[in-house]
Amino acid sequence: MNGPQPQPETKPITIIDVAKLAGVSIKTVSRVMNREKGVGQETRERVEKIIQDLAYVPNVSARALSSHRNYLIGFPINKEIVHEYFMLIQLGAADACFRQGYHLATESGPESDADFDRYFQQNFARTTYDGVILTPPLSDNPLFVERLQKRGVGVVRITPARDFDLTPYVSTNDEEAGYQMTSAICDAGHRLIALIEGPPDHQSSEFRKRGYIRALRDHGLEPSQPLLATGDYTSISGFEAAERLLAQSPRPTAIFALNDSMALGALAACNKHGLRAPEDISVVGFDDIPAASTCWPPLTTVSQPIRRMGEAATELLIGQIGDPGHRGKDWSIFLPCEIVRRGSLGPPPTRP
Amino acid sequence: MNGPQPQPETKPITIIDVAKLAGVSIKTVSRVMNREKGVGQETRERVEKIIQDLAYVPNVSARALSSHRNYLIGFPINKEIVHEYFMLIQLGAADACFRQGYHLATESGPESDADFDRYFQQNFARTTYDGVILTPPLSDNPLFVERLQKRGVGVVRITPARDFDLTPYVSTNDEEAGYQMTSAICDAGHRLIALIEGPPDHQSSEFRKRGYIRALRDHGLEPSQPLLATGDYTSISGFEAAERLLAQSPRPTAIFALNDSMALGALAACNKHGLRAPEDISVVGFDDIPAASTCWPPLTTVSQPIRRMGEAATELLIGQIGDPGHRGKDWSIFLPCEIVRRGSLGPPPTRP
DNA sequence: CCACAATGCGACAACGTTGTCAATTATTCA
DNA sequence: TGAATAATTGACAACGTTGTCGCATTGTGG
Repeated sequence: MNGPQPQPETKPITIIDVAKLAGVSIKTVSRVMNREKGVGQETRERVEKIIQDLAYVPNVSARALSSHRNYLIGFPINKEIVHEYFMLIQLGAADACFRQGYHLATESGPESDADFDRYFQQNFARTTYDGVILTPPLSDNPLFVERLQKRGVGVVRITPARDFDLTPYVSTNDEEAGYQMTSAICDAGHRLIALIEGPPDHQSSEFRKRGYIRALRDHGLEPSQPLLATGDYTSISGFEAAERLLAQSPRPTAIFALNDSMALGALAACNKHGLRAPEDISVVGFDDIPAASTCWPPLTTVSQPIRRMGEAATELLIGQIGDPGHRGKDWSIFLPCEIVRRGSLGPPPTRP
Repeated sequence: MNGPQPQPETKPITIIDVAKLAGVSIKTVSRVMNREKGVGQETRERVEKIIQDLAYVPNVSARALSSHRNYLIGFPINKEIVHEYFMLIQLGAADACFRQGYHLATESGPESDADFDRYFQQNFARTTYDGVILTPPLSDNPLFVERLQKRGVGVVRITPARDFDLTPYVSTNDEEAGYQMTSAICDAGHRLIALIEGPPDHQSSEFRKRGYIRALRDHGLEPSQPLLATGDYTSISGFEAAERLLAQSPRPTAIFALNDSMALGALAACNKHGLRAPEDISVVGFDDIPAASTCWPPLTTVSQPIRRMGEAATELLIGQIGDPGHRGKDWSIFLPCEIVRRGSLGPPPTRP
């Protein structure tokens, strides 16, 4: 046993083999492969059969070299914020890429704003990528986007917070989701519904809050200051915010944290005060992170179709690459969120 | 405002431009780029300077076509297990790839074992990747590995649990880390130290447990059955296991959960029973997931150098690609873990 | 029946790099 | 000094595909 001796791969089948067998020129095979017109029905079928039989797959590099495309899509990921969210985007994007014969190339994003020039120079000096998928916070860097576009690189953004005209983008309807979740809490019978906001500069938090307020009003409730607390999307901030809320009198019977991490923190705070969810108090979150389903009690939360967003973004991007400058009906795509009902939301306690 | 009209990219700089400016042949530039020998010191420096100045980056496709390499490394990710762990591996790998002029292509792995043949056929029918990085559970699929090797694709594995002779691999020393963490608990003064194991088929859990046992003995303690509970690496299983442990009498004064998710669950269980960490009971975990530092109290845990593992694996892989069949000193690399001390570990309560 | 367009197809260059091999120059050895 | 060898360099083909253009062949309107 002396380590693997990698076998030489069998000689690859090229377009020439197919052409010979079909008795046509390589150009005709190329036309068939690319679904170009200008090939007779009969010839097309004959060639297709041979392609099938030989299991011919065109050489990516040759194709790229010749057609001035690299069939490569870049996906910069942030070094600071490591989160499952990005993996799910990635999974969706990778699948969509694969279906279209592209590859999804992960690379680490810029270290910081200061690092930006170096980063751009190193990674985008040459047009390696046909397109790039940008997630927050990179989505909201118009400088980056414009530079990429200048190089002829396609750009699509996921949940941008500004400059909506800059590129096609994929987003969710945060306000609507905030509205629906709040409505669900109201419908369970609650009337004292506290909110834990995220950082003020996050658009997502802002939109979700708007939905909360609108839902309260629609259910005949008035938003009140004592029921509002602010965190920064971390678990510990949710814990602290909940502490403040629980100190109020009358105490809220439900807490809506605008992301799951804060909801988890809030849950811990409730535990600490001897309050059981959902019997004594209801706690709900937003995002449906993995921990939301494995924590105790499992969290009622809002699930974003993150993978589908990755897919949609990729499809948008590849469409744009094929037809640059075209601004079709699918300039932007909004995907709906969904409420996931688990154990942490129940009716308010009978004797508050 | 009518959407962006992508600018035509400026004409790319090719090897020919560099050659002209340096007054040498393109072949010489190629040699410099690839660090081949047979170029005079003076010439090399001159060419390097020009490459710098023009910010020349070779065309990936042309290079690939000509050299029968694709400069593409595959990274299959599991659709079922979405975890930050894989993102960190990826980040490390992406950086290492970039340094060597490779790209890291993410793709979604096989849906299931049954799906395997279809998956392999679709994604590896043609040699697209020069190499592949495998993470658990794919690391332990010798069939997959062997098939890849047969196609001449390089393979490197991360924390494999078996078949160590099959490919180069990167791993951590789980037993040692388990030993050190347990020692730390002992040194804090605890004598009743419970363990929450992971699933029995996970080697990582097995190794960590061995370290635990060895450390107990070295500190004059004997492992006992009532102090052992088994989970499955999920938060809820940690919660349940802790419930069982806390019901014991005498009650353990410290709980060592073999991953952070279970530790978080255990923490929730302690909260539920009115036990505060670290005053009443200590809880520690393993992995240092993001939630470990943001939960309350922040978790003392073991941090694996995950990013560095990704880097190391990539370097191993690229080395192997350049020199296939060679089994050097760096067949495998072990990277050390590190204990991260946070709030959840303290001395045992004075009156147990 | 002719001019002319449309269709179907092939020959060949181009894409930007590396591999091969030969040519030139510098160095070493007798 | 001359021959042998090593180091450095370049010319050119090759990689497998797509783009461009041109040539037959077929159909079409007058």
